[in-house]
Amino acid sequence: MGSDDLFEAVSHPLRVEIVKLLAKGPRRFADIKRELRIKSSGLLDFHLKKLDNLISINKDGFYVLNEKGFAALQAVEAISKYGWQRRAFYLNLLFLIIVNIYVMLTMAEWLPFTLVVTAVWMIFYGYWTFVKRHVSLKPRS
Amino acid sequence: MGSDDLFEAVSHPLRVEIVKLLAKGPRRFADIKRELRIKSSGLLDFHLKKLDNLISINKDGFYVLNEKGFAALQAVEAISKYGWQRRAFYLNLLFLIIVNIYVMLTMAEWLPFTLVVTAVWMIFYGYWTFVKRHVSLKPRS
DNA sequence: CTGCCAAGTCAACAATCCTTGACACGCTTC
DNA sequence: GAAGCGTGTCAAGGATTGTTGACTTGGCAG
Repeated sequence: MGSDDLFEAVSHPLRVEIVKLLAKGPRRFADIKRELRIKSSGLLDFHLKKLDNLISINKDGFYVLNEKGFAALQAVEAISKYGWQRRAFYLNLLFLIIVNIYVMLTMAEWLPFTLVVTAVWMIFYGYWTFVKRHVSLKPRS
Repeated sequence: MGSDDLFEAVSHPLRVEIVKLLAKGPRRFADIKRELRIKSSGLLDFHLKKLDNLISINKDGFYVLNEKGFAALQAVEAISKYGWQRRAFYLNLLFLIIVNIYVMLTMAEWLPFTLVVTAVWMIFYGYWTFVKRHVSLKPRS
């Protein structure tokens, strides 16, 4: 999958919006124009032409994302999900602490086992999050 | 994570190459210039300035990807991996067929169980691949 | 001191991008 | 048949981008 022209295609905010909109379902020209509050037909025409190889027109004349368009959508979503990876890690950590406290209070004999299992899990998950995916501990860089 | 300016940053082939290169490790100006065979310093300067908020300069004066840069890298990788999802599905299917044949030939009494488990797995995996991620069955659209 | 390299900066210019606004053509509805 | 909507196309022009090549500044080697 050539990433060069694909990024160029979604390198304008409006085109990202169009891709996101078409991911929800097929739309006609005027639907896109209305839903994204675009005043000029020429403007929409210009950007649709830029998105040429990410979208297709189906048999009813609706614009739809093609496979390359969905690939672009995954790239867009990868970025918006990126900021959540650190938060997901902390939520996971919190959850496992609660589990351990619960085990300690109700079935204390299982605590060593639970502790080891959750610790191993957090080590693997932490490695994957912070080393492999380069998420940093500080919220701002 | 604002995806707009991020896509704009990697909307040029050379800038994608720079991000991929810096993902391998810190580089100095002349390193990038040499490794990507860029003739003009001005050209590299121009594109590095465009990548301004994806990269930082560390204490040794090396260019490095910052967190936003790694987010961009994930987007780039999401696209290059996209073409493999269908192939991965077929490889998985092939593997499960082989497993079933093996089970049939060596421990035939387990076949109904294996068949059900692998079928359920393929249904879930297929749903995730083709419906949720919009990978199409035809190689070309 | 002289020359060379690293690490840029800057001016200039062509190419392209983005946007507007005008226009076209077909279909429906009053 | 006139008005209005849907689905565009096109020309013009300012803004931005991409590229080159000349220039600068500082460090180091001979």
